[in-house]
Amino acid sequence: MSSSSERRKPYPFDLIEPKWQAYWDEHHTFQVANPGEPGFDASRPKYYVLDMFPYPSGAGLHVGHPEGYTATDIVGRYKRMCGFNVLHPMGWDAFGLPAEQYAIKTGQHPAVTTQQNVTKFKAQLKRIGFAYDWSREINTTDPGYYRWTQWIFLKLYNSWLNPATRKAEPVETYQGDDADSVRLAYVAEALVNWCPVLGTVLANEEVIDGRSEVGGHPVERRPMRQWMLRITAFAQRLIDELDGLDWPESIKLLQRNWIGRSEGAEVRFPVADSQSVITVFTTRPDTLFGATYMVLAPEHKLVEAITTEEQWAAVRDYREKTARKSDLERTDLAKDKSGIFTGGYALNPVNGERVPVWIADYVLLGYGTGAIMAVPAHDERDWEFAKKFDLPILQVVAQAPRTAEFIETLKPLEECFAEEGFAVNSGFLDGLGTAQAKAQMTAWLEAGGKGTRTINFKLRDWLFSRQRYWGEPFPIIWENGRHSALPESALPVRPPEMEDFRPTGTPEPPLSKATAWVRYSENARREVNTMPQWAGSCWYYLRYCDPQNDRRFVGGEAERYWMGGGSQAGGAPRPGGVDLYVGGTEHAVLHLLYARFWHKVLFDLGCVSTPEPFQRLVNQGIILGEDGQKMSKSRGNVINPDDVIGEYGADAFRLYEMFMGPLEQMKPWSMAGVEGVSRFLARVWRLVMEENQAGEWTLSTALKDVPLENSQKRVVHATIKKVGEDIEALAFNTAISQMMIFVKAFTGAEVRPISALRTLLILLSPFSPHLAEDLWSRLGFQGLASDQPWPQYDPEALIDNEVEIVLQVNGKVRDRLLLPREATKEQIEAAARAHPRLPELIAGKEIRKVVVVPGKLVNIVVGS
RNA sequence: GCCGGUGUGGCGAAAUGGCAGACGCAACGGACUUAAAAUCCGUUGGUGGGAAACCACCGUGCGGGUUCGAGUCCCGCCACCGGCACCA
Repeated sequence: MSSSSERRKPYPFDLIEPKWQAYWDEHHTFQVANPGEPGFDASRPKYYVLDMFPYPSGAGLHVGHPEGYTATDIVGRYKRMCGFNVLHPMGWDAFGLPAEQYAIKTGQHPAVTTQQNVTKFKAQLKRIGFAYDWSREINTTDPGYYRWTQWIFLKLYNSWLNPATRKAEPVETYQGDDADSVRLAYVAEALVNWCPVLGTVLANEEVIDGRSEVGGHPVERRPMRQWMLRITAFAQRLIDELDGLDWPESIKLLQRNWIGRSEGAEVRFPVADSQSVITVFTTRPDTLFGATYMVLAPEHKLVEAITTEEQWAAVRDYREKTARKSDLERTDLAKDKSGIFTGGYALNPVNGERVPVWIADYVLLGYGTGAIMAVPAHDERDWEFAKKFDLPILQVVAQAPRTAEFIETLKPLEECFAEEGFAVNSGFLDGLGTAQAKAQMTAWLEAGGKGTRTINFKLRDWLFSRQRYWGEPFPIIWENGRHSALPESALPVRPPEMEDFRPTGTPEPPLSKATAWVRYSENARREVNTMPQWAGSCWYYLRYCDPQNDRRFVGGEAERYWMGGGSQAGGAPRPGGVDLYVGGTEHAVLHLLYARFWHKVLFDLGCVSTPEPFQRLVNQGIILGEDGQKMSKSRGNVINPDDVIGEYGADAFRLYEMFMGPLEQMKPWSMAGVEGVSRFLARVWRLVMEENQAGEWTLSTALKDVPLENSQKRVVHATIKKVGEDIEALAFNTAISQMMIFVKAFTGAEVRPISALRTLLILLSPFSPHLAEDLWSRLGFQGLASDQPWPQYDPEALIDNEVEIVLQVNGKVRDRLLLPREATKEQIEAAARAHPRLPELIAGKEIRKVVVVPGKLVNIVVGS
């Protein structure tokens, strides 16, 4: 390794790469104009290709970033050459915990470290030669940017979801008397995820197995007053509108499961000897006759009212124990059910039976109504609980209808039966199949005012405030315990300059220490929470369309052009939105869900022109270390892009990342593999250049302006076809294979036709743009390789006059026949029957059938 | 437990139901060289046969099935990876 840096470079990538990067920069080669701007070409269709912008950490780029970025860069460059106006921007998701934590550790202001990190990241990206339009660079921590993040928050604050129109509307259209209760951004006292180590609350999506996604610190539940966004109002649309998206099914499924729609009914159980009513949610109203007890979440409001005097001490004790448990412990102990009888009873609305009411931590306050009817015969959890506490189990669903087996199935259940079946012991439902029984019971409940058909979602409203310094302040003030919005003219609300922005160690946010800032007026105080990191990334793709606009978050015309759908010149109708979005799968239920939610609100309010932001989504796979393990500092298997580029060049780095395997697949790094593609690029170089006696590179004397031979023509056109099709399909590895075949075909040739090389350089330029550009100019071609129109292939040139037909006997390959390509089925069969080795191959057996696939094969089927 | 995804040479991987292993790495052999590196040419799934060009059999996680023909489609398993996880 030490001598390798002194090793002679296979071609002078160290000279040509900086040269062309500087050239593209100076000439703004990849800048693209907006409608109405000079240089805008309205005749071209648009293509918006987007990367998930990085969080600029102090560690710099890792090899995972450029994997997706190279893929989009290839597509963007290719689409540009195909005649599209391509929007391919980059920016920085720069608010967030790590910057703040680093700042606290080093004593520097996060704005300073963020700026340093951005500078570093940008230099690293430029060194890879990405065709970004850097004039559109954005940074979420820039006041000119977060001003509009705050503006969108005000839109949320000032809107509600009108149930009549099922759309977000200005809150003025709300007729009720408490507008604060319907706003899409609201304050609520809720059980939230409090992380003492980080000193902040976290969204559900940021908590994994009871620990913080950032840092892995324990998270506990506590009730706190926080800002929430009413994402649940959009739950159904967030599910429904996934259908039209060209996303991986697995990501759609993750979102659907996270939103967690379930259909059922709310059923009201009167509490015995009381005015109270316990409302439960169930997906199995058909099992109501089998409800033999009830369970409330320990924190449920009615617990105090229901619990009898004798049971009160035990119940209080249980509640306290539960409260102390973190979510982590609560799930860890999931196997063993626990609970306490309240001493109270409720009445089953379907038959008036008294059922005991328990509390248990397996019932969660946050889902449904926080209370259940327990049907132990037909629910695993209830079964377990009933077994443990010896509660009655009554079968109300049989596995078979009323037939001979019917009696059989009514033997006492030996295990829980949670499937669908046929109602038994259920009065007016008896004999009905589960689906019908559900419908019947729901109708009966509704008719008697005892229940309602209901749809429930697992999705919770989005906890949107954080107790941090390094985030967007809310444009909100408090006066006499009431919140109100600042006017748009007050934006941006900048965070105060603070010496000490450490967390206070209590739920009190650090901004509260900036007393002068907090004091807005004699009576009003500023909101001291800040927004979560996701805020900035919820709409950044919109800002790229018009990043300098200081009157609007994005200009209408720019938004309609880049994000718009409708029909495009000469093409099929397009659904609109970002045309291609590439990034990691880790944002499946975070950024990708939040951004869709914001986008829908903006759409309803008429601020954007499409209901969905990202039409086509592709997840790149994780790159593992050479040892096949996840890259990590502790394993010592981290590959640093800078090292690779230093040794092999950016073109080889790009090409290798694409050659490793399918984009979406997880795959291990291999330095030997980098070396392989580097050799390929050197071969391309030597197709054009040769070394003279003095060791200088000069144009190769084998280059001649001669026409292509037929076989050469075939490989050239096959390569044009395959590379173009493979880029469209994001199958970069096979595109590169084909270019390798191309190069091999010309490497040995004594005379190398210049026209073939010209084509190769165009095809190669999206992948390894520096080399392509350099050889292009050395060959004296006009303009830039990057600006050339993508070549068309000639289908005629692909066809050989003679084709090889495989001769099979009973499906096994026995020989090959060389036949004219226009040979008919009959002629192929005749040729096969005339094959000299045929008698030997069929060993005297009778020919039963002959299958001919013209141009491919002939299969002779013989009897046994 | 539930839901996804993936299993092909020594390794990364190719293959509209039609020649399994393209392309690359590694390995081996040759050319060039005083020598090495670099470069170029060639061999390379396994087993068996042949002096040889070649021939035969086996082979895409495992077991069945559909088909003239299956890595590819269907049914049943196994292993690994990822997500969710008391969601009523």
